[in-house]
Amino acid sequence: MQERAIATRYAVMQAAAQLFEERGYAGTSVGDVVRLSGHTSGSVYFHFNSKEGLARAVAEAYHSLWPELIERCMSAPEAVLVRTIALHLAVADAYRDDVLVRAGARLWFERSSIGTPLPAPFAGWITVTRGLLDEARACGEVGAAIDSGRAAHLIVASFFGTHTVDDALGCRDQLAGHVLYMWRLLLPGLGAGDPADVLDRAEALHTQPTRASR
Amino acid sequence: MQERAIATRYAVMQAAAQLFEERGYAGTSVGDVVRLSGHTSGSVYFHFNSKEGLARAVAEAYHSLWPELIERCMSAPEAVLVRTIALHLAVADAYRDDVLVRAGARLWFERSSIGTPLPAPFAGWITVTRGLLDEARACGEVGAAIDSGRAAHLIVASFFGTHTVDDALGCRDQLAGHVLYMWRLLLPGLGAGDPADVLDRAEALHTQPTRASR
Amino acid sequence: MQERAIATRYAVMQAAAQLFEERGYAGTSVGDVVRLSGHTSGSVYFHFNSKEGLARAVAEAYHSLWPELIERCMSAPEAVLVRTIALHLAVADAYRDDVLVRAGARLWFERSSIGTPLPAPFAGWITVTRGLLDEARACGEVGAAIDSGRAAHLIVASFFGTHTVDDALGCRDQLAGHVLYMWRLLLPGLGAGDPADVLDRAEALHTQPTRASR
Amino acid sequence: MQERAIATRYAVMQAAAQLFEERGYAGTSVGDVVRLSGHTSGSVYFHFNSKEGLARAVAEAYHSLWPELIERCMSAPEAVLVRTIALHLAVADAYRDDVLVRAGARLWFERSSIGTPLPAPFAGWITVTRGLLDEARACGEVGAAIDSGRAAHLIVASFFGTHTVDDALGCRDQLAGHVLYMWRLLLPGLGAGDPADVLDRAEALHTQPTRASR
DNA sequence: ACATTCGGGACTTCCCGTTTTT
DNA sequence: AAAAACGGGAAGTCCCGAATGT
Repeated sequence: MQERAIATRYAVMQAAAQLFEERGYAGTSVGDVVRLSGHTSGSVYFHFNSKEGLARAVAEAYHSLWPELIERCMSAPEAVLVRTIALHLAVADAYRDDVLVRAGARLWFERSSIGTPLPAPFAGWITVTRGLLDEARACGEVGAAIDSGRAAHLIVASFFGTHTVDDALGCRDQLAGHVLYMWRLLLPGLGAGDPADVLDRAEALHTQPTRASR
Repeated sequence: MQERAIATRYAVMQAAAQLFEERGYAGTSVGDVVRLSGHTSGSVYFHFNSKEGLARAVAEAYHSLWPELIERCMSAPEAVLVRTIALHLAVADAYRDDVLVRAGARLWFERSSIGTPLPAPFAGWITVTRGLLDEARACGEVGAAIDSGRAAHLIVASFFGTHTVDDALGCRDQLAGHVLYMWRLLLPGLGAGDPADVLDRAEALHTQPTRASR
Repeated sequence: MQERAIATRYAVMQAAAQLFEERGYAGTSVGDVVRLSGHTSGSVYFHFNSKEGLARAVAEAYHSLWPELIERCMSAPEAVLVRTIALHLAVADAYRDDVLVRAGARLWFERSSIGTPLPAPFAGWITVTRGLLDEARACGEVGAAIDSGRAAHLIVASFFGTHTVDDALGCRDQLAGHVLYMWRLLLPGLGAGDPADVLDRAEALHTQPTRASR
Repeated sequence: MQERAIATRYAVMQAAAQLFEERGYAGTSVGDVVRLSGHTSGSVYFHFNSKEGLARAVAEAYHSLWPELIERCMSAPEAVLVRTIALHLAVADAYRDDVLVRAGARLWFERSSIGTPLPAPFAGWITVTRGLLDEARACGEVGAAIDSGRAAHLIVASFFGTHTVDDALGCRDQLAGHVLYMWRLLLPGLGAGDPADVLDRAEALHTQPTRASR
């Protein structure tokens, strides 16, 4: 692929992401994307084949973000719970800063309107979280009686609910704070140790991620 | 308004709600509504003026549901926390059983696609919840140190997140169970008394609402 | 017909005339007429049956105006040419003051868009004018060599052309002046006597019509 | 613009002109134009953006016709008055032969129904005619006392009135004759020399335009 | 290989003139 | 005579392929 082609593809996708986030899939026309990106419809169809392809591209870019992020957060030498919370904070940052992330999230909500089967994100996150909880329980970081499946479900739901509500109320900048508060209220119920300590360490881990962040 | 008109209006709105829930606002055409409702486009535009008017009508019907429900749940002779949880269970039931509720919720997510300003549901719920938490704190049902504003925010977010996730994963019938589990994990963090007891009483209150339910 | 019915009919027709004049037949909707008249669509359909009926009514009212006007102008004890010019001035006044006249004129231009065959106005006027010219020639008021058919055609065309152009240029109040000037330039060509004298007498006759004007 | 595009644009415009002439602006639907032109709505909207754009295009084509025509007629080595009359004959021919001209004229009458401000044709013609009259007066071709402004107004009005009336009465083929007759009756009033001579020369000039007509 | 111009229709929102019901 | 319902278009947009450059 030529350099110009890459730039075109990127610009179009970025424009699409922005519009999908604002207006949803059905509410966005390819013409809108064409206009905003400054390219032409022929160009768009060359790179993405169809409107659906555009959505697919955004969704894929969205999904391909997580593995790397998870890897980065989980490799730190800290307690499982602490690393989990730090991961949440990282996701919250991504959500706050990256249109692509918000667009991907919205597209997923509207997956029924789109033709293609999009990969299920909640399911993935719940599985990951469940694994972390199991690990934490093995380490004694959470109570032995915790039902990791249900708890993972709840945690993911609360986490995404917080995103949604903050988004809706226009306080996306408070997202990280709200996520921390969520954990503060949940930790006792999970039978974890001193919440304040866990949260502090998570925050510390997050502000200075692994070693080298970009 | 004539009886026939009322019936028509209702049927059209119900059809619209169903389609809005399934396909979203932008993904639904007025023609679809016309087809599903079995009426004619003239009729639809007579009653609702525009597609937007249709959405507005659904949203308003959605909002006008809560005051009555809240009143019904809150009049019971029980602890505030118990009544609050019972209210959550009632809302979960409504969400499970009533297309209009799910449509209203989805429309609100997509409010930016719709022209008219829809009333903010989350804000209302947060305010109500905050009031209940204040009351509970005054009664000693939750810890004195609780920040009712932040806690209310979190509770509402978790609650709606649970709806969203269950909806997405196709397990709407488990919604009530997930809501109860959410409270089970939250109650310790809120400094409430024995969680099991509170939850049992809430469930009891919910299954036999006031005295006379419809 | 009841008094109220007559008033309704009149009001609706007046509203229709106004709108037809402004926007033309196809550009006016029955709804517009309903709105402007302040009555209801049922009422309109009761009195006029259809949009076409509305146009027909306006056109008929327009046509029924002329016989009386012609009779009034022509009964004066003056030279034929003078009376003819006075008639033109009277028509010009009617055009200036009466929406119905302008509406009728416009409807006639658009007769092809309307279904019903409207009576031909130009033809009628040309016939009348031709008769007057024949009479004038017999009296020696115009040259013996005048081709009354062609001249009548030209006079009517110029007359209506002046209406149209003045209308278009927004100088409807100068219409009478332009009509007089038209005759001033035409009279020599028609072999008439002193133009100034004829025009003065026509103007005098017009400003004090027969005896009793309203 | 590609060759095919030019052909398409032209065909659509021609179809639009024909329909506008027959049914007026409001009476013509874009669908009619699509049908008659044999193209598709996508094509029409690609080239003209809107129904209004279609009307604008026709009106502009109409207006762009005159400068060339005027130039051609006025460059002949003849008396001003003769050239003016020859110009009128040329316009009459154009009106008889070219739908686009008739459509342009009708659209202008209906300009209030169209959204865009169409350029004023009468005003232009009056100005041109006035200039010619001034010139003619300077050459002694018309009387010194002539008010060129009022006379120009009258001439243009009569000219267009003749078009309208002939059109209405279905005798468009007699238009040239009527125009000549109009001048025959007007020339004496303008204080011109022998009318018969002037008219003969005008007709001669017209039938053999400059040298090379297409 | 990449980009653009042009064209194709189906579809969307909404209004229109009209009839039917109350 | 007012309220309600009816369908058939109206204008205009949408997604996309095909033709046409660079």
